[in-house]
Amino acid sequence: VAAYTTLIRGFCKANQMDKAYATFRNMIAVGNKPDVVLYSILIDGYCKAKNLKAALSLLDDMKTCNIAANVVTYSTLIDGCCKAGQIDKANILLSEMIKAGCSPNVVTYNSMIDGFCQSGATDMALKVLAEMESKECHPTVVTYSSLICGLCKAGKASDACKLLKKMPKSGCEPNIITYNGLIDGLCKANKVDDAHGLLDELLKTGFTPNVNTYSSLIDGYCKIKNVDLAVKLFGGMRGFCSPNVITYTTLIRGLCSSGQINSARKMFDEMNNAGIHPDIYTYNVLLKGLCRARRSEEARELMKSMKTNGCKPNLVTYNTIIDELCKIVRLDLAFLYLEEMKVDGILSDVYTYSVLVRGLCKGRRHAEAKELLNSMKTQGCTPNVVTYSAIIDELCKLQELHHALSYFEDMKDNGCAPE
RNA sequence: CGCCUGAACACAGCUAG
Repeated sequence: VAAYTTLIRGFCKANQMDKAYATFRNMIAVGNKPDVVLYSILIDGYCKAKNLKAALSLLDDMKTCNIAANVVTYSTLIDGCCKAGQIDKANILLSEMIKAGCSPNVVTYNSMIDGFCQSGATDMALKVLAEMESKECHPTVVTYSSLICGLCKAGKASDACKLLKKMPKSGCEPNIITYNGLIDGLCKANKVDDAHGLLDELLKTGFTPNVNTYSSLIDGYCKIKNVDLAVKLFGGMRGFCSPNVITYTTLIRGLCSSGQINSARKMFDEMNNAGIHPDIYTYNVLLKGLCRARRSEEARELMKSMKTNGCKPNLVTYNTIIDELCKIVRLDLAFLYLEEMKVDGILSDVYTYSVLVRGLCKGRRHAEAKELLNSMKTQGCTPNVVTYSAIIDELCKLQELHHALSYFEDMKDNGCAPE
């Protein structure tokens, strides 16, 4: 069992859940009994592969085999639910584990706190903290880091600072992740200057920032349209660390969105020369930049070159190019890419359909637009307020108000709130 | 009865009105 466990853990870490599971079945077939640790490893693998269903069904498996799930098993699943945005499910599991006589520990609570923070429910996260304290379950640096980051992102920087000050009293020292979370949280709340000021203060105390620290700040400055400062930071980070693919991609996006496509292309070349390989995000960012600048031909060239460089277009790639082609009303090409994406085995999502609906409207192909809206539902893709708005806008322009209204009703019937 | 071993938690980048 030990050897199988090692092997299976390897497959899980490599994101090869099919092989992990096949090995698992195989070991059972030859007469070995899996234990709670092995189940927990597999459950964690499925959670990280975003396959909650499979993870949950393993828990059921355990019950039928009379293998008791322990606090790690439950915590793993709870964390998986939280990361998938299913906090309700996480809460259900939490009650279930308590009912099963298994007490949550600090990791369990940390996962819940992080889940609430990620969804912006910092009040709920703080309630969990209070609950921990009342149960003498001592928060750790992880607890505080999650909360501090979440509070900043929610615009509650002063609460975050209070917690930061409270940490030493609880016997925890903030570490680089705590500070990076704080800096990133401030950036995401558009308080980029505060974040930068904080870094300067920390530097005076001997803090050594890393590439995440700088990537957060560079992204922050790009998003508040201060690309010059972003570029300056990019130059200034060298004393501490080197930019990586994320740093480059962030800056390329900033350059693109301030209209500096040529500088963006230079950055792209520079990173290649530095031996840092662009990944799918990098290509998507540059593709979007070219599209926004209406350089559609170059965009289509980029689609080709990414493939030759071994980077497969993904859903975002196709959505980006299809959107551009719809905007310039080259629906023929848009549908060509739609076909190509099907061939690649990529399923359209609500973005794909929404841009196509709008494109069809723009091309005066209203009947097809309506058809597409209907067919997306049968494909298992639920239209959202953006999709409906595309159709409703168009019908209003055509002065077909009662048709527009009927879509409006349809939208509400589908549980989609108007804005 | 004690000890030891394998599993879980916090930080940065991409798409539509």
